[in-house]
Amino acid sequence: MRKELEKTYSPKDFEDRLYKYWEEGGFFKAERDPKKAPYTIVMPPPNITGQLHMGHALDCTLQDILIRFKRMQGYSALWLPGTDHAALATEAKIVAAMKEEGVTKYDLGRDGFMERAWAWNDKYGSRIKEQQRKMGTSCDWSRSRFTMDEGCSKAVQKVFMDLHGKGLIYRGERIINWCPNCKTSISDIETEYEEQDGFFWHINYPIADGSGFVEIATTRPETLLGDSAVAVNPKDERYTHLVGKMLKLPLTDREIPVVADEYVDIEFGTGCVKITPAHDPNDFEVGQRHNLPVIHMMNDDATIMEGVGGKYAGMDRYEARKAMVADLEAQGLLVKVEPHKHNVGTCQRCGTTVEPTASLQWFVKMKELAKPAIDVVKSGELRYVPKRFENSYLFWMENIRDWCISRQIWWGHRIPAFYCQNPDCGHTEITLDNITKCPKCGAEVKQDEDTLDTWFSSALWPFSTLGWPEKTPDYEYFYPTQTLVTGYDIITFWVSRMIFSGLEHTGEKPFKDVLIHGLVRDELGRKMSKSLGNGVDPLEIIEKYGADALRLTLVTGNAPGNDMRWSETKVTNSRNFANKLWNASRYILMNLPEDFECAKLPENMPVEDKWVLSLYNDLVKNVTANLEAYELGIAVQNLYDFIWDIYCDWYIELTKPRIAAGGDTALAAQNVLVFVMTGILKLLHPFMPFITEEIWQSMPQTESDTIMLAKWCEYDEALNFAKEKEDFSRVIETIRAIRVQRNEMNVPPSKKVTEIVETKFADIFGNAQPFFEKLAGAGEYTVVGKAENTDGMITVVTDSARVFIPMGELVDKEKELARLEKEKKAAQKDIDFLSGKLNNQGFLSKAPAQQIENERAKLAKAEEKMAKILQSIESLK
RNA sequence: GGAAGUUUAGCUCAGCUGGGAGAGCAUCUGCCUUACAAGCAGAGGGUCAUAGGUUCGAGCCCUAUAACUUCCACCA
Repeated sequence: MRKELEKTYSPKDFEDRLYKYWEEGGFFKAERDPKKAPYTIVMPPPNITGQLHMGHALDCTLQDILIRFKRMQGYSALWLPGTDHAALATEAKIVAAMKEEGVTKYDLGRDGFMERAWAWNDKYGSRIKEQQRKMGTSCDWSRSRFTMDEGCSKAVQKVFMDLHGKGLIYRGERIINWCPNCKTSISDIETEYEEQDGFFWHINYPIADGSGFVEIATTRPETLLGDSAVAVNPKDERYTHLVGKMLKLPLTDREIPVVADEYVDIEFGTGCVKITPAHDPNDFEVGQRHNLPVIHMMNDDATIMEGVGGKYAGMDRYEARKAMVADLEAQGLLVKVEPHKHNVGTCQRCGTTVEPTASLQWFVKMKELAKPAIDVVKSGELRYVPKRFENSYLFWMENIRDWCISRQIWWGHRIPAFYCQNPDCGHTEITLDNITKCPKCGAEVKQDEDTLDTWFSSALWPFSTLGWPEKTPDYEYFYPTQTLVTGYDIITFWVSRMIFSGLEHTGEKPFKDVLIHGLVRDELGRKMSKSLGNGVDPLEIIEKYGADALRLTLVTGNAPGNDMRWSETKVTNSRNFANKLWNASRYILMNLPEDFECAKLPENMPVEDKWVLSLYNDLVKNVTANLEAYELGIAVQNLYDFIWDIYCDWYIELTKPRIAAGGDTALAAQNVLVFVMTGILKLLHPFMPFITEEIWQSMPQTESDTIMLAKWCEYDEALNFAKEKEDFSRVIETIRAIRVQRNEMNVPPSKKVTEIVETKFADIFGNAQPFFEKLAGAGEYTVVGKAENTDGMITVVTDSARVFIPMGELVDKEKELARLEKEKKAAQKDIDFLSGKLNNQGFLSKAPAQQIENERAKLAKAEEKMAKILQSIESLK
């Protein structure tokens, strides 16, 4: 029994119900079917801190379109969902929440804190999944994963052990970016630089032998406490005599040497640079080259250290700066202060100015890992869509630095390193066992307090989620995956790391294509952000317009990789389109006979049926090709245009007189209507899953209970009626031309007029009588080979026909003549253009034959039209 | 400093391998025509940023310029 459609389109009434139907029906579940080819997408796991925002909504929509499309095409389509523990972001949130209660994580201790964090995960990890359901995501929830679940953790440990075994993981002292607020290291890509107004302090360092001063310039005078040298360029003749001499470091009782190093820019500042190896990456390298001591002078909260700090110890870095500058001035060592703009690194999470600090951290050696990851993209085996994103990927990969993977936080995968507490032994054991005694000396060991960078686990996502390192059936069948869909903002963070990790650990690229999308910006083009409060909540939009309208909005008019601007009127358009489809379906259903079973194309179809079937057939080809090419915006445009402009505005209107007439012609129309509609629903289903399902279930079809599992449409040569397509477009063109004239002459649609059609296409126009009556306001309608006695009539000219309409008192001969003269001019312009082209030897000899053919056909039409215009002008004179 | 992107109708944007400039919204005109006023039928509106070049032919390819955006690197 078919379901009735409600009179008005109200997505709220069925979207949740249908999602439940799909989920309970198990239609999202991917089976390992050896007879089918797998198609796998792993979902970029959202943070457990998060709730669904427009970025997720876009991400979800694109992936769901692809997966539904492939599923219908007959692939065993797996879309694997999950969540990310998002180490830093989550821990920061939990710590903030605890602060409200007046509790710090140190109060709770490591175990207590972890308990809270897991509770947090239970609470928020599931919330986002509920929101994704609202979007209609057809992912396989039974395979849902979490970056810190048992399997993913095993994969992380295995990778750590393997990389360590290969010598690719090491512990070393490096300058890292330290956030004094989060009290952890942050990676380079988590550091954001902003231009700040600062100062350049010129300070005199006295030469130890009393022979004068060396003037250095610095933006950070407080780091003076950690200076271990002053460097000059070896080619800088101003200072050659100083190299090797000792300087008195102001405000301290230390002496430091002058060293020569290429790093110093002769032109910049004074040409003398103070070297602070513990607090500047470049200085650190200079220090290594010259064996300078690394003098730490700051605590992890950016206060000055006891011991080196002297009277400044305990002061905050900025406080100390002030005090020290004042003291230098008092001692007459401050030469001058210049305003200076410079870039300052800030923590992406909290905005605090980061402190570059030398610190013992764990690193992954990247050079070796990067190489195959570069090759696989360069060779085209792994493809970015659009291609331009390969540039930034390759640039990053080719200039890669070692990856600092340790983080001084608790929420995450703890580093499996155990340090022997016996200072004479000092052994470090890397092991997955929970050891308490040093295997070398038997003394106590302590595990590293740090955890791994969150991207360390998400880098393994495409295979850890499928069971790797076990060779599980899922892993064997679904890996490597096909398409990864994500925003360009995390190419370096995530995509690149998945690529080298996949290649290194599984020996295969983790996916074939990377589909990159842009950002959803607000109406003014700004990023949507919490701080600006300009974010639009997808759930509110769904509540108001339905998930289908939101989904359609997010793919309409957008090319891959481009940002899009949000506006609610776009959603309104999408909803209107859904409404259009809804009503078109209602029209079909309400006109179907009780006993109508299933669409079967009749033997003998009139020209308009063949016309619409041909266009539908083209649509199938185009939509499929565009989906294959990830041109989702174009695919949806194809659908929109066909459904609205062809199917609704023309074909449905054309069926009205036929259905009213009843009999065979009505039945044929009904069959074609249903046939094309079921096809449209399938083609549109990936984009708008809910409405298409709701309509599908009320359509007379026997293919499948759910449209989700219906078979994707295929181009069918038998539906390609080139002649009818061409023929019927003549009718449409003529009807349009009549409408223009009626409109210009202010003839109301209700007024029926006589139309005499003079044409050589007697059969086409002869059969089109009901259409002219319905769509062009024809009262009496005759088709003739040669019209006579046309005085007092206006003439509508197309290249297929002349239509004479007696307009009585409305017709002004002069005006009519003027109008035709204007048309003649336009037609002449066409002819000139086309014949100019066809008289051009260069064009004739070099253009492809098909092109020349096209131009000839166009010219022929233009000339036909011209002949008709001339004829009309002649008869008016 | 390096790189990428953008520049097309009043607004937001499409325009796939070069072959007479498109959509939606907005504006204007006329319509409640039994699927739909969340609609129907029409109209107006563009030197495709600028200047060169390649080509029979350029919005599309090449070079330069300008403006805006983003990413990367960060000079004390």
